[in-house]
Amino acid sequence: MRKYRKLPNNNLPFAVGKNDSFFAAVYDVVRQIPKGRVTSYGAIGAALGAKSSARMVGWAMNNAHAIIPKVPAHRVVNRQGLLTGKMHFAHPKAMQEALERENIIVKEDQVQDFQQIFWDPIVELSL
DNA sequence: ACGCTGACTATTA
DNA sequence: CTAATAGCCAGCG
Repeated sequence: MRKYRKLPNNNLPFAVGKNDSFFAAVYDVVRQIPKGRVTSYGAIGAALGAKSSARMVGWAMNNAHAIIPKVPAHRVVNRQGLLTGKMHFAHPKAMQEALERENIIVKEDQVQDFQQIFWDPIVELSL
């Protein structure tokens, strides 16, 4: 964690390799999520070529608060559209409120019309 | 080096 | 619906 507390190259393009650029790549994708849209950890992992490493994506989000350009982590939910990471925000309600400010309806931690607003980085970024 | 943990996901019961 | 299992892999004590 501390190792990545301050990424030397958080605006690095897609350089998923040996160094910590995996995180940078994750943040890069997340920052490209349009307002009013959401994506999943697995989708991001898949876009980075590590589709089985959704946990790493979630782990990367844990560091997101320390990243320079703000990372809209609230637009990243799990595969079912559930706000599983809301407790990691300043306040448990912060995530839902942030989403609702973007016209995303959230009910009982579940993003409504999830399929419609789902933003697939593989498709949208033509990966 | 080892075992545990986790903002995940898929499958099975 | 819940629970258990099994992959997953970087960090940490």
